[in-house]
Amino acid sequence: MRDENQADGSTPLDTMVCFALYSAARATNRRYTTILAPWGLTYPQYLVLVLLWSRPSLSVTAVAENLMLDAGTTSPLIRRLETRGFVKRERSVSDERSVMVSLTDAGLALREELAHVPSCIAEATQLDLTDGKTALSILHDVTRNLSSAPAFAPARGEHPDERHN
Amino acid sequence: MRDENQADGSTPLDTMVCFALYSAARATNRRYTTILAPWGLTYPQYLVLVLLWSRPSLSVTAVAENLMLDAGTTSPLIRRLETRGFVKRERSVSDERSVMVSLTDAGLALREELAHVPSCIAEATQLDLTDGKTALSILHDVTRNLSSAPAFAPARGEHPDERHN
DNA sequence: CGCAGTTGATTTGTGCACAAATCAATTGTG
DNA sequence: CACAATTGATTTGTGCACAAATCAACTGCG
Repeated sequence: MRDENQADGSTPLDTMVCFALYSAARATNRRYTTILAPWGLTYPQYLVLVLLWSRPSLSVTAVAENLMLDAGTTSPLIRRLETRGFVKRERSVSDERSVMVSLTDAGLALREELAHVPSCIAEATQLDLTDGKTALSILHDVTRNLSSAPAFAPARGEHPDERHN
Repeated sequence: MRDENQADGSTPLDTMVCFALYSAARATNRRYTTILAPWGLTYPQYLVLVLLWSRPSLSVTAVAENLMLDAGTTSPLIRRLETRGFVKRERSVSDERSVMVSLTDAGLALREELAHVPSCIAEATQLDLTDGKTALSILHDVTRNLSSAPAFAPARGEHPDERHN
Protein backbone atom coordinates (compact mmCIF):
# COMPACT_ATOMS: atom_id res chain seq x y z
CA MET A 1 0.00 0.00 0.00
CA ARG A 2 2.88 2.34 -0.56
CA ASP A 3 3.84 4.20 -3.75
CA GLU A 4 0.39 4.98 -5.11
CA ASN A 5 0.45 8.14 -7.18
CA GLN A 6 -3.01 8.43 -8.57
CA ALA A 7 -4.29 11.96 -8.71
CA ASP A 8 -1.26 13.82 -10.09
CA GLY A 9 0.25 13.08 -13.49
CA SER A 10 3.35 11.38 -12.11
CA THR A 11 4.15 7.74 -12.76
CA PRO A 12 6.93 5.37 -11.67
CA LEU A 13 8.39 5.86 -15.16
CA ASP A 14 9.39 9.42 -14.26
CA THR A 15 12.21 8.28 -11.99
CA MET A 16 13.52 5.43 -14.13
CA VAL A 17 16.85 6.26 -15.76
CA CYS A 18 16.35 3.57 -18.37
CA PHE A 19 13.03 5.01 -19.42
CA ALA A 20 14.56 8.48 -19.65
CA LEU A 21 17.28 6.96 -21.81
CA TYR A 22 14.75 5.19 -24.00
CA SER A 23 12.65 8.34 -24.44
CA ALA A 24 15.59 10.62 -25.11
CA ALA A 25 17.02 8.24 -27.68
CA ARG A 26 13.71 8.05 -29.51
CA ALA A 27 13.36 11.83 -29.39
CA THR A 28 16.81 12.38 -30.93
CA ASN A 29 16.23 9.68 -33.51
CA ARG A 30 12.96 11.35 -34.46
CA ARG A 31 14.55 14.78 -34.72
CA TYR A 32 17.47 13.55 -36.83
CA THR A 33 15.17 11.71 -39.19
CA THR A 34 13.02 14.86 -39.55
CA ILE A 35 16.06 16.97 -40.39
CA LEU A 36 17.32 14.32 -42.80
CA ALA A 37 13.93 13.83 -44.49
CA PRO A 38 14.79 16.08 -47.48
CA TRP A 39 17.54 13.59 -48.38
CA GLY A 40 15.35 10.57 -47.64
CA LEU A 41 17.77 9.46 -44.93
CA THR A 42 17.10 7.99 -41.50
CA TYR A 43 19.27 8.41 -38.42
CA PRO A 44 20.94 4.97 -38.66
CA GLN A 45 21.64 5.62 -42.33
CA TYR A 46 23.19 8.98 -41.41
CA LEU A 47 25.45 7.23 -38.88
CA VAL A 48 26.74 4.89 -41.60
CA LEU A 49 27.58 7.93 -43.72
CA VAL A 50 29.33 9.68 -40.81
CA LEU A 51 31.41 6.55 -40.36
CA LEU A 52 32.27 6.26 -44.04
CA TRP A 53 33.25 9.93 -44.26
CA SER A 54 36.20 8.99 -42.04
CA ARG A 55 37.13 5.70 -43.71
CA PRO A 56 37.83 4.86 -47.34
CA SER A 57 36.00 1.55 -47.13
CA LEU A 58 34.76 -0.92 -44.54
CA SER A 59 33.34 -4.43 -44.54
CA VAL A 60 29.74 -4.98 -43.48
CA THR A 61 30.84 -6.43 -40.14
CA ALA A 62 33.22 -3.53 -39.55
CA VAL A 63 30.31 -1.13 -40.03
CA ALA A 64 28.20 -3.26 -37.69
CA GLU A 65 30.92 -3.25 -35.03
CA ASN A 66 31.43 0.50 -35.19
CA LEU A 67 27.70 1.14 -34.92
CA MET A 68 27.36 -1.70 -32.38
CA LEU A 69 24.62 -3.18 -34.50
CA ASP A 70 23.78 -6.75 -35.36
CA ALA A 71 25.02 -7.91 -38.76
CA GLY A 72 21.46 -8.80 -39.66
CA THR A 73 20.44 -5.19 -39.07
CA THR A 74 23.42 -3.72 -40.87
CA SER A 75 23.07 -5.71 -44.05
CA PRO A 76 19.68 -4.32 -45.16
CA LEU A 77 20.61 -0.88 -43.78
CA ILE A 78 23.53 -0.71 -46.19
CA ARG A 79 21.42 -2.15 -48.97
CA ARG A 80 18.98 0.74 -48.62
CA LEU A 81 21.86 3.24 -48.78
CA GLU A 82 23.05 1.47 -51.91
CA THR A 83 19.56 1.66 -53.43
CA ARG A 84 19.55 5.42 -52.78
CA GLY A 85 22.92 5.62 -54.51
CA PHE A 86 25.02 6.86 -51.58
CA VAL A 87 27.25 3.82 -51.11
CA LYS A 88 28.47 0.93 -53.21
CA ARG A 89 29.10 -2.67 -52.19
CA GLU A 90 31.69 -4.95 -53.73
CA ARG A 91 33.11 -8.32 -52.75
CA SER A 92 36.61 -8.14 -51.39
CA VAL A 93 39.21 -9.65 -53.70
CA SER A 94 41.39 -10.87 -50.83
CA ASP A 95 38.47 -12.55 -49.03
CA GLU A 96 35.48 -13.44 -51.14
CA ARG A 97 33.28 -13.64 -48.01
CA SER A 98 33.67 -9.93 -47.19
CA VAL A 99 31.60 -7.22 -48.81
CA MET A 100 33.38 -3.89 -48.77
CA VAL A 101 31.24 -0.77 -48.44
CA SER A 102 32.40 2.59 -49.72
CA LEU A 103 30.94 5.97 -50.62
CA THR A 104 29.78 6.93 -54.08
CA ASP A 105 30.36 10.49 -55.28
CA ALA A 106 26.83 11.30 -54.17
CA GLY A 107 27.57 9.88 -50.72
CA LEU A 108 30.75 11.91 -50.46
CA ALA A 109 28.92 15.05 -51.54
CA LEU A 110 26.53 14.63 -48.63
CA ARG A 111 29.38 15.43 -46.29
CA GLU A 112 29.09 19.07 -47.34
CA GLU A 113 25.33 19.06 -47.81
CA LEU A 114 24.76 17.70 -44.31
CA ALA A 115 27.40 19.82 -42.58
CA HIS A 116 24.66 21.82 -40.86
CA VAL A 117 23.06 18.79 -39.19
CA PRO A 118 25.18 18.67 -36.00
CA SER A 119 24.46 22.29 -35.18
CA CYS A 120 20.75 21.78 -35.88
CA ILE A 121 20.72 19.00 -33.31
CA ALA A 122 22.81 20.99 -30.85
CA GLU A 123 20.31 23.80 -31.08
CA ALA A 124 17.35 21.47 -30.65
CA THR A 125 18.73 19.63 -27.63
CA GLN A 126 20.01 22.83 -25.98
CA LEU A 127 22.71 20.69 -24.41
CA ASP A 128 25.68 22.75 -23.26
CA LEU A 129 29.26 21.55 -23.52
CA THR A 130 29.57 20.60 -19.84
CA ASP A 131 26.41 18.53 -19.75
CA GLY A 132 27.33 17.02 -23.10
CA LYS A 133 30.65 15.79 -21.74
CA THR A 134 29.00 14.49 -18.58
CA ALA A 135 26.34 12.66 -20.58
CA LEU A 136 28.93 11.23 -22.96
CA SER A 137 30.96 9.85 -20.08
CA ILE A 138 28.02 8.31 -18.22
CA LEU A 139 26.49 6.85 -21.37
CA HIS A 140 29.78 5.31 -22.44
CA ASP A 141 30.09 3.72 -19.00
CA VAL A 142 26.57 2.34 -19.13
CA THR A 143 27.04 0.93 -22.62
CA ARG A 144 30.37 -0.64 -21.73
CA ASN A 145 29.04 -2.19 -18.51
CA LEU A 146 25.95 -3.59 -20.21
CA SER A 147 28.00 -5.01 -23.06
CA SER A 148 30.65 -6.66 -20.93
CA ALA A 149 28.51 -8.02 -18.11
CA PRO A 150 27.45 -11.65 -18.16
CA ALA A 151 24.30 -12.37 -20.12
CA PHE A 152 22.37 -13.07 -16.96
CA ALA A 153 22.90 -11.25 -13.68
CA PRO A 154 24.23 -13.62 -11.02
CA ALA A 155 22.13 -11.72 -8.43
CA ARG A 156 24.41 -12.65 -5.56
CA GLY A 157 23.15 -9.92 -3.26
CA GLU A 158 19.56 -9.27 -2.36
CA HIS A 159 17.51 -6.47 -3.83
CA PRO A 160 17.06 -3.68 -1.25
CA ASP A 161 13.79 -2.49 -2.85
CA GLU A 162 13.23 0.82 -4.57
CA ARG A 163 15.98 1.18 -7.12
CA HIS A 164 15.16 3.57 -9.89
CA ASN A 165 16.07 2.32 -13.34
CA MET B 1 42.11 17.27 -45.11
CA ARG B 2 41.43 17.59 -41.44
CA ASP B 3 39.94 15.08 -38.98
CA GLU B 4 41.23 11.87 -40.56
CA ASN B 5 41.57 9.16 -37.95
CA GLN B 6 42.54 6.07 -39.91
CA ALA B 7 45.00 3.88 -38.10
CA ASP B 8 43.51 3.75 -34.61
CA GLY B 9 40.06 2.37 -33.86
CA SER B 10 38.51 5.76 -33.16
CA THR B 11 35.73 7.20 -35.28
CA PRO B 12 33.74 10.44 -35.27
CA LEU B 13 30.93 8.46 -33.63
CA ASP B 14 32.93 8.23 -30.40
CA THR B 15 32.38 11.89 -29.54
CA MET B 16 28.75 12.15 -30.60
CA VAL B 17 26.40 12.40 -27.63
CA CYS B 18 23.46 11.29 -29.74
CA PHE B 19 25.24 8.15 -30.81
CA ALA B 20 26.16 7.39 -27.20
CA LEU B 21 22.50 7.86 -26.34
CA TYR B 22 21.39 5.62 -29.17
CA SER B 23 23.87 2.88 -28.21
CA ALA B 24 23.13 3.04 -24.49
CA ALA B 25 19.39 2.87 -25.09
CA ARG B 26 19.77 -0.18 -27.30
CA ALA B 27 22.07 -1.82 -24.75
CA THR B 28 19.57 -1.33 -21.91
CA ASN B 29 16.68 -2.44 -24.09
CA ARG B 30 18.63 -5.58 -24.96
CA ARG B 31 19.46 -6.31 -21.34
CA TYR B 32 15.90 -5.82 -20.13
CA THR B 33 14.52 -8.05 -22.85
CA THR B 34 17.06 -10.73 -21.94
CA ILE B 35 16.09 -10.60 -18.27
CA LEU B 36 12.40 -10.63 -19.18
CA ALA B 37 12.75 -13.48 -21.68
CA PRO B 38 11.52 -16.15 -19.21
CA TRP B 39 8.18 -14.32 -19.13
CA GLY B 40 8.17 -13.73 -22.88
CA LEU B 41 8.15 -9.98 -22.30
CA THR B 42 9.99 -7.20 -24.11
CA TYR B 43 11.16 -3.93 -22.61
CA PRO B 44 8.29 -1.81 -24.02
CA GLN B 45 5.82 -4.41 -22.76
CA TYR B 46 7.45 -4.26 -19.31
CA LEU B 47 7.03 -0.48 -19.30
CA VAL B 48 3.31 -0.83 -19.94
CA LEU B 49 3.10 -3.18 -16.97
CA VAL B 50 5.07 -0.80 -14.73
CA LEU B 51 2.63 1.92 -15.69
CA LEU B 52 -0.43 -0.23 -15.03
CA TRP B 53 0.90 -1.35 -11.65
CA SER B 54 0.37 2.26 -10.55
CA ARG B 55 -3.01 2.85 -12.21
CA PRO B 56 -6.25 0.89 -12.09
CA SER B 57 -6.94 1.41 -15.78
CA LEU B 58 -5.90 3.65 -18.65
CA SER B 59 -7.06 4.31 -22.17
CA VAL B 60 -4.80 3.39 -25.08
CA THR B 61 -3.91 7.04 -25.69
CA ALA B 62 -3.19 7.57 -22.00
CA VAL B 63 -0.72 4.68 -22.14
CA ALA B 64 0.77 6.14 -25.32
CA GLU B 65 1.16 9.57 -23.70
CA ASN B 66 2.82 8.19 -20.58
CA LEU B 67 5.25 6.14 -22.63
CA MET B 68 5.61 8.98 -25.14
CA LEU B 69 4.81 6.54 -27.91
CA ASP B 70 2.73 6.90 -31.04
CA ALA B 71 -0.81 5.53 -30.79
CA GLY B 72 -0.05 3.30 -33.76
CA THR B 73 2.81 1.74 -31.81
CA THR B 74 0.87 1.41 -28.58
CA SER B 75 -2.15 -0.32 -30.04
CA PRO B 76 -0.41 -3.53 -31.19
CA LEU B 77 1.89 -3.40 -28.13
CA ILE B 78 -1.14 -3.69 -25.86
CA ARG B 79 -2.67 -6.29 -28.11
CA ARG B 80 0.36 -8.52 -27.63
CA LEU B 81 0.13 -8.10 -23.85
CA GLU B 82 -3.53 -9.06 -24.10
CA THR B 83 -2.65 -12.13 -26.18
CA ARG B 84 -0.21 -13.18 -23.46
CA GLY B 85 -2.98 -12.73 -20.91
CA PHE B 86 -1.41 -9.94 -18.84
CA VAL B 87 -3.89 -7.15 -19.62
CA LYS B 88 -7.47 -6.91 -20.77
CA ARG B 89 -9.05 -4.34 -23.09
CA GLU B 90 -12.64 -3.17 -22.91
CA ARG B 91 -14.51 -0.32 -24.55
CA SER B 92 -15.29 2.49 -22.17
CA VAL B 93 -19.00 2.80 -21.36
CA SER B 94 -18.87 6.58 -21.04
CA ASP B 95 -17.08 7.00 -24.38
CA GLU B 96 -17.40 4.19 -26.87
CA ARG B 97 -14.33 5.40 -28.73
CA SER B 98 -11.96 4.74 -25.83
CA VAL B 99 -10.52 1.34 -25.06
CA MET B 100 -9.61 0.99 -21.41
CA VAL B 101 -6.62 -1.18 -20.57
CA SER B 102 -6.27 -2.86 -17.18
CA LEU B 103 -4.30 -5.69 -15.61
CA THR B 104 -5.49 -9.26 -15.39
CA ASP B 105 -4.67 -11.27 -12.28
CA ALA B 106 -1.69 -12.68 -14.14
CA GLY B 107 -0.54 -9.16 -14.97
CA LEU B 108 -0.90 -8.07 -11.36
CA ALA B 109 1.00 -11.13 -10.17
CA LEU B 110 3.96 -10.10 -12.34
CA ARG B 111 4.48 -7.17 -10.01
CA GLU B 112 5.89 -9.58 -7.43
CA GLU B 113 7.50 -11.95 -9.90
CA LEU B 114 9.39 -9.10 -11.58
CA ALA B 115 10.34 -7.26 -8.39
CA HIS B 116 13.97 -8.30 -8.89
CA VAL B 117 14.28 -6.69 -12.32
CA PRO B 118 15.26 -3.14 -11.26
CA SER B 119 18.13 -4.40 -9.12
CA CYS B 120 19.27 -6.69 -11.94
CA ILE B 121 19.51 -3.67 -14.20
CA ALA B 122 21.16 -1.55 -11.53
CA GLU B 123 23.80 -4.21 -11.12
CA ALA B 124 24.34 -4.52 -14.86
CA THR B 125 24.67 -0.80 -15.54
CA GLN B 126 26.82 -0.18 -12.45
CA LEU B 127 25.34 3.29 -12.34
CA ASP B 128 25.67 4.89 -8.91
CA LEU B 129 23.01 7.12 -7.40
CA THR B 130 24.80 10.39 -8.19
CA ASP B 131 25.39 9.61 -11.85
CA GLY B 132 21.87 8.24 -12.06
CA LYS B 133 20.40 11.51 -10.88
CA THR B 134 22.66 13.49 -13.18
CA ALA B 135 21.71 11.34 -16.15
CA LEU B 136 18.02 11.54 -15.30
CA SER B 137 18.16 15.32 -15.19
CA ILE B 138 20.09 15.73 -18.44
CA LEU B 139 18.00 13.19 -20.30
CA HIS B 140 14.75 14.79 -19.16
CA ASP B 141 16.04 18.15 -20.40
CA VAL B 142 17.03 16.72 -23.75
CA THR B 143 13.70 14.97 -24.22
CA ARG B 144 11.74 18.05 -23.23
CA ASN B 145 13.74 20.33 -25.52
CA LEU B 146 13.45 17.98 -28.46
CA SER B 147 9.73 17.55 -27.92
CA SER B 148 8.90 21.23 -27.52
CA ALA B 149 11.15 22.72 -30.18
CA PRO B 150 9.67 23.58 -33.57
CA ALA B 151 9.66 20.76 -36.08
CA PHE B 152 12.40 22.41 -38.06
CA ALA B 153 15.20 24.43 -36.51
CA PRO B 154 14.98 28.10 -37.51
CA ALA B 155 18.79 28.23 -37.42
CA ARG B 156 18.90 31.92 -36.59
CA GLY B 157 22.52 31.79 -35.42
CA GLU B 158 25.40 30.42 -37.37
CA HIS B 159 27.02 27.04 -36.71
CA PRO B 160 30.50 27.56 -35.24
CA ASP B 161 31.78 24.23 -36.60
CA GLU B 162 32.70 21.16 -34.59
CA ARG B 163 29.78 20.49 -32.34
CA HIS B 164 29.69 16.97 -31.02
CA ASN B 165 26.26 15.36 -31.19
C1' DC C 1 -31.85 18.85 -34.31
C1' DG C 2 -28.15 18.33 -37.89
C1' DC C 3 -23.82 18.28 -39.48
C1' DA C 4 -18.85 19.87 -39.73
C1' DG C 5 -14.98 19.11 -37.22
C1' DT C 6 -12.55 16.68 -33.70
C1' DT C 7 -11.03 12.76 -31.05
C1' DG C 8 -9.73 7.70 -30.09
C1' DA C 9 -8.28 3.56 -31.93
C1' DT C 10 -6.78 0.70 -35.54
C1' DT C 11 -4.61 -0.34 -40.01
C1' DT C 12 -1.05 0.22 -43.55
C1' DG C 13 3.56 0.93 -45.14
C1' DT C 14 8.47 1.63 -44.30
C1' DG C 15 12.44 1.06 -41.67
C1' DC C 16 14.99 -0.43 -37.84
C1' DA C 17 16.74 -4.15 -34.28
C1' DC C 18 17.88 -8.60 -32.84
C1' DA C 19 18.27 -13.75 -32.64
C1' DA C 20 18.53 -17.82 -35.18
C1' DA C 21 19.13 -20.25 -39.37
C1' DT C 22 21.56 -20.64 -43.67
C1' DC C 23 25.30 -20.83 -46.88
C1' DA C 24 29.59 -19.93 -49.07
C1' DA C 25 34.50 -18.87 -48.35
C1' DT C 26 38.39 -19.53 -45.47
C1' DT C 27 41.34 -21.41 -41.84
C1' DG C 28 43.35 -24.67 -38.84
C1' DT C 29 44.82 -29.23 -37.88
C1' DG C 30 45.88 -33.89 -38.45
C1' DC D 1 45.74 -32.59 -48.90
C1' DA D 2 41.19 -33.35 -46.55
C1' DC D 3 37.83 -31.90 -43.61
C1' DA D 4 35.93 -30.02 -39.33
C1' DA D 5 35.36 -25.61 -37.41
C1' DT D 6 35.12 -20.77 -38.02
C1' DT D 7 34.01 -16.49 -40.25
C1' DG D 8 31.26 -13.07 -43.19
C1' DA D 9 27.07 -11.97 -45.11
C1' DT D 10 22.34 -12.70 -45.93
C1' DT D 11 17.67 -14.39 -44.88
C1' DT D 12 13.76 -15.30 -41.82
C1' DG D 13 10.68 -14.30 -38.08
C1' DT D 14 9.13 -11.33 -34.34
C1' DG D 15 8.54 -7.02 -32.32
C1' DC D 16 8.98 -2.20 -32.03
C1' DA D 17 8.46 2.87 -33.91
C1' DC D 18 6.45 6.34 -36.56
C1' DA D 19 3.59 8.79 -40.12
C1' DA D 20 -0.44 8.69 -42.77
C1' DA D 21 -4.85 6.91 -43.82
C1' DT D 22 -9.18 5.16 -42.13
C1' DC D 23 -13.33 4.86 -39.50
C1' DA D 24 -16.47 5.16 -35.78
C1' DA D 25 -17.97 7.92 -31.84
C1' DC D 26 -18.49 12.24 -29.94
C1' DT D 27 -18.78 17.59 -29.62
C1' DG D 28 -19.91 22.11 -30.80
C1' DC D 29 -22.37 25.40 -33.17
C1' DG D 30 -25.88 27.38 -35.91
